[in-house]
Amino acid sequence: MTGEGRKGRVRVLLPYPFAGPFDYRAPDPAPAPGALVLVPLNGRREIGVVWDGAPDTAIAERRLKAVLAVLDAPPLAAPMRRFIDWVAAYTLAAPGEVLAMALRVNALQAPPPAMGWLAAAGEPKLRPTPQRARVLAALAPGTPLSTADLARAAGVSAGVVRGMADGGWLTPAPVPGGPRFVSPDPAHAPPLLSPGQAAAAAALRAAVAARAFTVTLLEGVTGSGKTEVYFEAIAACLTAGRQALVLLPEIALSAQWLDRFLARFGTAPAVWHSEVGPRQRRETWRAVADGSARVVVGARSALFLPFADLGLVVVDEEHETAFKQEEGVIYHARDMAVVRARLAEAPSVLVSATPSLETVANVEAGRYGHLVLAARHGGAVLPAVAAIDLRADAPERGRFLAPALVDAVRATLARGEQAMLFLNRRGYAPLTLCRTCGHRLGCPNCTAWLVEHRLRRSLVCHHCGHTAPIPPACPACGAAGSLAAIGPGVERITEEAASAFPAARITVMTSDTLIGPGAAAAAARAIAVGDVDLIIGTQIIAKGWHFPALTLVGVVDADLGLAGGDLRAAERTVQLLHQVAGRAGRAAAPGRVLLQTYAPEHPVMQALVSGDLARFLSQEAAARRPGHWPPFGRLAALIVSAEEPAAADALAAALGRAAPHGPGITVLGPAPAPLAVLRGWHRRRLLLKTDRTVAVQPLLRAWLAAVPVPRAVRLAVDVDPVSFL
DNA sequence: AGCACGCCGACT
DNA sequence: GTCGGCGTGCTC
Repeated sequence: MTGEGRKGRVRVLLPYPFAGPFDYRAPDPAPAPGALVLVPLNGRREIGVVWDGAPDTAIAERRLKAVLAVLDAPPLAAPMRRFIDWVAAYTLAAPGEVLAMALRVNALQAPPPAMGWLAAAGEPKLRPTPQRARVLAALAPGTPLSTADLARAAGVSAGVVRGMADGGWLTPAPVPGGPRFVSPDPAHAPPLLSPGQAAAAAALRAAVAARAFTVTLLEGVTGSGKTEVYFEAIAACLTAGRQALVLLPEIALSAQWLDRFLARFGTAPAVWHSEVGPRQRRETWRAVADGSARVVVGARSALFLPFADLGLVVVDEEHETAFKQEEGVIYHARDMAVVRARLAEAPSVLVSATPSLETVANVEAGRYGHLVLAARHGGAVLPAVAAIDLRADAPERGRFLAPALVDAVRATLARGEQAMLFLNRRGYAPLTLCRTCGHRLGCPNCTAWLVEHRLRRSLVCHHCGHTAPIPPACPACGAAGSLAAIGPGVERITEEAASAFPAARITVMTSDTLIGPGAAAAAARAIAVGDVDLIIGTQIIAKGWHFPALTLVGVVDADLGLAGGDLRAAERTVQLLHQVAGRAGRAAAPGRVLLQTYAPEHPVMQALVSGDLARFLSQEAAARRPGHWPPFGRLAALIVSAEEPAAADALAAALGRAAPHGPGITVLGPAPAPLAVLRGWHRRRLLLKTDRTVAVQPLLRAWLAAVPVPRAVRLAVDVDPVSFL
């Protein structure tokens, strides 16, 4: 054994779905676990991360390739590496797939020097003008300014600067990075808290100061000031010198949220979601990794940012199903946030007005702490909720608003207050039917009806995006003028409202009318300043908005979410409608909520009318406990899909034959998925249900190992599914 | 995930 | 006789 030639090996995790890390020959000062390295892979150069654990002795020395370079980037901290391993093990994804989510940044490229301009030394070829003189005056020697900054400083257009650069008056120079991420100031504007808020804030501050893993449910009715309370936890985290992460379910509400953060801390947090551009992503990633970004607010993917010293994780609206990632690595960001906090030895806070049954069960079992804000902040009272029985008080034929709701809206508008109509259905009508032959217009790629979008003059599939013009005649029987729009969408409600309230200024808020996050903020501003009388929208209007003059909320179809009949349909409907209801009466004037329903006696409607959500949740718990349904048991779904139905059936059947069995284990299926065809892929499902005491991952691993998956078939594993489509 | 190798159809 | 289809296999 020659001592010199036998350098050490390192394990390197690569962002690809391999079973585990690969071994490489280590450079002389061997990089420590967490270091980002450049390695050869199959003739290419790839970025990987030095991983923990013993190298794989089965790989022959001669097959090893050497690490090419250790990158000049902050390393992935140990808790982050443990988190990646944990998520991979839990979701049955390859560790490299999880790492890929953490490296979705072009970290390879050297810290990108933003380019700016300095005054050139040589003789200018261009004629001097007053504008050009101002540009030169705005430049200090040795301090390059970007084109935009220079133009702003000189009070000229960017064109003048570019012209001078082309003419040789300016010379390019890299702009020094500077502290782009200023720390929010915990002492900037401390709030005046009610006694209840102050007590909750003190508890959270103590949890942050303890630097230990805890989970706390922060529960409070809409408008009770939960955000201000967890802001105090963030302030404590900043004071302690650690980083804080806040997960929000959607970027739509970030505008008002960011305003509040800015008012409290004087500085914006780092923001992370899919629409952040590549440069900003790279800078944010580095700033999170080197610790200079102190507070990050983001969508679920922010969980995979490489925090250097994470001291607090907050999940706002923890009950939201938007936290469930349904593609690629399938995970629930709320649950993974708790794991992230545990591995970072940091407290986590789950925030909701309508906590999920999962979280409530954890509180009742004593695993989670519980802080409750009982009252609305600033003296506002909760809205009065009433049901409109559509069987007794039916809308006119071809209409969808009951007379009682129309009267209530009219009276509200007459008082100069704002009203809102909520219908969680985009487009004009969810179904188009031929009155002659009964043919229904369906999507060619999916098991779904096409939704008429009258504004776009088209029929749209909400699952695959397929779009077709509205045909003049029935495609099945050829009858002309026989197609009828069945049922309402928001566009149809808008049409009805425009005729019922001709003087009202109406704004429609859906993902079709609000393109980009700026649009939602602009619409919200117009509503807040009173430029709007009647707001009509889908679930986008349910979230977090604060409209002081809004006093009436009408729910057009309160039964809508109950139709699917899946495990959580009732729970989700209560959460969504409670959230919508919470938009009403947030200031001095009391709010009122009317639910249009065919089933006013349904427990969901009873819960909303009585406001006794705790009782509803305990009924739900009682219904789920005996069958070992979550959270009193575990679920995992296998989704088989293939372009050829026979190929999907074959694998589904093979999985069915190899299904695990034993005490406390049930396998349901295989069965066609409710969305049996999606984007042209035929789908089959199997569902594994176990008692809480059964560990599902080993079961799943053994199951999958026994059944080879042909290349033409895809098999997705969804541990803890929330959607059953 | 990429990318190369490998075995069967319509073109210069 | 070749260019090229994407099925199978490998990457430390």
